[in-house]
Amino acid sequence: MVDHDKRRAEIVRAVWDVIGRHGIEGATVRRVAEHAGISMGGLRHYFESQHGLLHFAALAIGTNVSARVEAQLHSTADAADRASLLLEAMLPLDDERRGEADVWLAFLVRSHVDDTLRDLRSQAWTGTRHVCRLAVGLVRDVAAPETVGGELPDVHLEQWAEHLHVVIDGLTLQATSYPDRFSADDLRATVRRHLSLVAGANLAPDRGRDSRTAPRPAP
Amino acid sequence: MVDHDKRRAEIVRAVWDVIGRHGIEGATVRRVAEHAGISMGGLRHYFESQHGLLHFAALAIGTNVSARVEAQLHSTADAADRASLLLEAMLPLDDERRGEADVWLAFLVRSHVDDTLRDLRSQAWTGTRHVCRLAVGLVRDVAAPETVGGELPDVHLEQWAEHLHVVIDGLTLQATSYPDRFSADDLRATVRRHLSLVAGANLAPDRGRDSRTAPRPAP
DNA sequence: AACAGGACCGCACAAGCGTGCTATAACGGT
DNA sequence: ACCGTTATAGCACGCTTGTGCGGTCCTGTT
Repeated sequence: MVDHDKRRAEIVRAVWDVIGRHGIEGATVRRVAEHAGISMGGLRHYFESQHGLLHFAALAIGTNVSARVEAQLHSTADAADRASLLLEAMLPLDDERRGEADVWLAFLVRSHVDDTLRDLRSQAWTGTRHVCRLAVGLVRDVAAPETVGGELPDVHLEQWAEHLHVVIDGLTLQATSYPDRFSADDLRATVRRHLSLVAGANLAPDRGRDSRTAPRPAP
Repeated sequence: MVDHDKRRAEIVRAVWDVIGRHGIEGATVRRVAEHAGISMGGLRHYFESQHGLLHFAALAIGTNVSARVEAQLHSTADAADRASLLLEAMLPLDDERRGEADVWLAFLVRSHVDDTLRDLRSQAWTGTRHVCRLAVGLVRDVAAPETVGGELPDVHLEQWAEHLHVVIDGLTLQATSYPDRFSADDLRATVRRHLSLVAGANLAPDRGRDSRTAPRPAP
């Protein structure tokens, strides 16, 4: 009769919209139902509790990001570009993904208080760290760990992966908090700048692609 | 009769504790009152609305951090150490400050949705950026901007301030989300590593103070 | 044609919320 | 000793919340 999974995806989308507009505490069953164009009872046919609904919505974000990363993994670009694209896949480069990151941050903060989200948080950390290790492996032409959680063969390289991880999280936080100050080009340029640091600082610090050299007035 | 400001500070402390334990949506008037050891009516003598209470509690965090930074500003340490100490003043180095950062993150995320917190957020960004500029000025022995909001004399230096800012935010986010993975020494070592990058990479990447290099397996 | 069950609806209820309000102590100045 | 002010208390009201539950269509199978 009705594609169950598709309907659930639509509802999850409504959850994201509502959280983006009203915060996670504003994601009430009534509001989500209204935003999804169904009734409270209808909503409860797909999610039997508010908690289950929010949990599923949080999980779906991870799936989204993973899919983007996976797509870049099999790219045919050269190593340096592939490293950039991998990291950029995790950054909020447009409004759509800014909203996504916003909702993710909301869940991350809530996970500090809601233990049922702890696994999600820990898993996200491991996943992000893995992508950073892949990026380091690419720029330094070193064998990257095959399994998620595996480390790079050198402590020093691990430190660079940590470096990238911090930058990714910092950029995500800033880009969602101050969207006007961080254009997609800004983010991309910053990522490439840091990757050139990882590569060994024997490249030029930036390749003239940096749009920040034309300073925009703060809104 | 009673020191009004002191009492307010005690209540604000209770707000932080409650938010740390139950999240910002769990900071109900009843719960805060109970945690502060007073009644609902008593609480309302110091804060006439829940919104005012939370707003004041958020503001107080900024005051806390500013005080720590200010203390380091007039330190007698040499330039490089002073830069480190300035940045470290904004990081969650112990449980106390981890809780503080946690609450701050909660308010930051809420500010995405609550416009009455927008000024606070924007002000925090400007303040943090200023400290980063001071740090860059110290390590590069360049005149730092005297006024908050003033920029460094070189676009390239501005980029390094931006670099530090992203690292500070990234570290704050990670240290509060995954406290077990980031000891105070880890954070300090990371800050110093980045400062040596800012200094021009003509220093050793680390000075052997990095606790993570300890368990190095034989290659 | 009959019908079982999926899809959806919306009322009802208890719980919890912020806040307006009045009541009651305790204190300081006179 | 008196009294206004201050500090604290807690009840009451209207509102919102999540969810249990009974109801109504609609559709695919028999």
